[in-house]
Amino acid sequence: MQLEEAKLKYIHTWGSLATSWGINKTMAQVHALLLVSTKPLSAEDIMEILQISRGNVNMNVRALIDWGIVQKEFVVGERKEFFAANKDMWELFKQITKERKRREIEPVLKILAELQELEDSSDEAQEFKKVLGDLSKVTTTVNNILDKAIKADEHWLLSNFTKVLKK
Amino acid sequence: MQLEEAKLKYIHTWGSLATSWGINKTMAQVHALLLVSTKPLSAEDIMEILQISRGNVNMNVRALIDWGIVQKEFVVGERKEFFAANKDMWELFKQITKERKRREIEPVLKILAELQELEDSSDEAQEFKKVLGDLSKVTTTVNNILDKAIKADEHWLLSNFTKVLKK
DNA sequence: TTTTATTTTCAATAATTATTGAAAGTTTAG
DNA sequence: CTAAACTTTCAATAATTATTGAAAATAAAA
Repeated sequence: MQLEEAKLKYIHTWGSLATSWGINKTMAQVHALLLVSTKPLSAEDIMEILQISRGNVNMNVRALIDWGIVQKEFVVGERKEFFAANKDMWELFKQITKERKRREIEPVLKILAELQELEDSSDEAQEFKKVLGDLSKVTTTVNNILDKAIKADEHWLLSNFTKVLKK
Repeated sequence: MQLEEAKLKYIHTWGSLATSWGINKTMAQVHALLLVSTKPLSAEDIMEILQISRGNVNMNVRALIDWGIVQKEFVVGERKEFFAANKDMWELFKQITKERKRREIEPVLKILAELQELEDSSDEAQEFKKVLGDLSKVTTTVNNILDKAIKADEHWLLSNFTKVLKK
């Protein structure tokens, strides 16, 4: 397999994984492209390589910047904007985790807590509250683990964490 | 808020969270419904409560069974099938994690490993391999954590794990 | 300022994914 | 066996989501 072919296969793989995790395919592909690119790319470069429209590139690059995983880069002598992805995979993981936690998990925990306040002492209500409580417990636990992971440094995850898990 | 209202709000909330994690909204709603239901429900019950078609109920219930998070229940004196969700949230978490790992994470790790075998010693190829290697490292680590979580029992997660994380 | 390069927006359209519902298939009861 | 009860399938359709492309906005250069 040639390098370019490998890069394309990687971009494609990443795009389809993303799709099954609720992330826009193109967004993931743009990110993957920036990740394997040795130098920053312009909107036009991305359009050409991924064969997508200018508007689409713009929307997805904005979204990636909004997620904090892609940055604008300044290229001397060039007027247009260039983009580059942070190549530190651990930072990437932390950033994505942080954003999803904030956007998706935390709002759900809030609603679960609200629902728990139900004033109803019937057996059925008790059972419902039990389910809600258990759900909150698992969700909170996962949320806490993610929190710790975000605050931890790479070393912690890769050694300490693994060690603990092995005991 | 009344109990029924609370249940519906919960079902709805769960459905929209599911959507942003790449799970079919209806599938999540059917699951949530079975979770808060005190007794097993038939296809018709589900159709009526969620206002969806028979075919849709069938497809989504099958998918839930396939994921291992819903079971058929036998009700005496009834000919039709009834369904119930496992109310153990920890089991649910484990099951979902296990399935997603198997269906999504593991195939990606396999492809990343394949791509690593690229025979090309150019600087660009080296850089690409570095990105792939880092990506594999993070993905494998996450995969390992999930593995441990699946194999662990509830007590381990809720106490021991939390304790470790707090140190 | 005017021109030119570049980015952004967004209505129209395309592509994808979910849902319906009726027909075909299956199982159980009589 | 036949009929009735129930489940499954799947082509047609609806709903949702992504993409285009050209016009408007913005920014830089002349």
